[in-house]
Amino acid sequence: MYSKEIIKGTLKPIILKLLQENNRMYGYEITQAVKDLTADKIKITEGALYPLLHKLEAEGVVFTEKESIGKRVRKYYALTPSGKEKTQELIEEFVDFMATMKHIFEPNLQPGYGTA
Amino acid sequence: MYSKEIIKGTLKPIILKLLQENNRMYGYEITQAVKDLTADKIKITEGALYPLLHKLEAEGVVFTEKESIGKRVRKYYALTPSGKEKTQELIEEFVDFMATMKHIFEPNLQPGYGTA
DNA sequence: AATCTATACATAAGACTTTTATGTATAGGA
DNA sequence: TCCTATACATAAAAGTCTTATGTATAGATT
Repeated sequence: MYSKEIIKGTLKPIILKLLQENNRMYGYEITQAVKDLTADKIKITEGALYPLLHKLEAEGVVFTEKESIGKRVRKYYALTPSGKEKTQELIEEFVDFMATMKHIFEPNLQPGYGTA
Repeated sequence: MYSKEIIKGTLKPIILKLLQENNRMYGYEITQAVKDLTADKIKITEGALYPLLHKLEAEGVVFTEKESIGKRVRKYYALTPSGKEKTQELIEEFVDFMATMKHIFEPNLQPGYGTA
C-alpha cells in the first residue's frame, strides 16, 4: 500500500482507463479491479470513488444503467461517445506524463528505450 | 504543459529528487530545472513551491543557507541527513508506483522489460 | 439463531495540496 | 524608460482525497 500523497491525481485516469477497456463496470467492481491489478498496492476508497463517478456522469463523460441482482441494485458505468474521446486524450496525456516522470527519476536511461 | 490535475502529488517527489542529485538548490533554480528537464511540460508555481519548501524545513527534511548575490538574497535548500533517508525511501516508493501505473496503462508489455 | 464478512450503494466533514492572485525588490536588456 | 528575468513570499480559493458514518442484502461461520 502506497502512502496516500503519492496516489493523488491518478484516480480519474485509472477509472477512465478501466472503463475504456471493460466497456462497463460498477463501482465496487472498480475497487476490486484496482486492488487485483496492483496487488493491493492501490486501494480506491468509496469516499473518493462515488463522488467522482457522479461528477463524471454530470459532465457527460459516463452514463449509467441500473441492474437488479436479487434485491440489490448495481449501477453500471460506461463511457459516452464524447467520454471516449476525452478518455483517449487524457490517457495519452497521462502516458506522456509518466514518460516525463521516468525521465526525471531515471535519468541514466537512453531516450527511446522503454517507450518504443 | 500538462493539465493541472495530472501533476497533483508529484511536486514533493520531484523537488526531493532534484535536491538528492544537486546537493543544494534555491527555489527559483528548482522551477527552472523542472522547466528544462521537462521541456516546459511541467511548470512549478511559486505559490506551491515556497510553502512546500518551508514545510520541509519545518519538518527537518531540508535546511537552508542564505547567500547574497549583489543586493539580492538567495536561499539555498539542502537535505539533512535524516532528510536524505526519507528522500531515498520516498523516491523508491515513487519509482515502484510508476511501475505499477505503467502496468495499468500499458498492460501489453512483458513484465521485466523497462524496469531492469 | 447470531455474528461476521463481503457486496453495494451513498454522503459529509475535514485534511491536504495546489492554483490563482498579489506583493516586494533587484538586475539586465531593449 | 520600460519590460523581462531573477528571487523571495503570502493568502484566499479551488479542488481532491481521507476518514467517518450510514443503509441494506447475501453468504459463511459459529
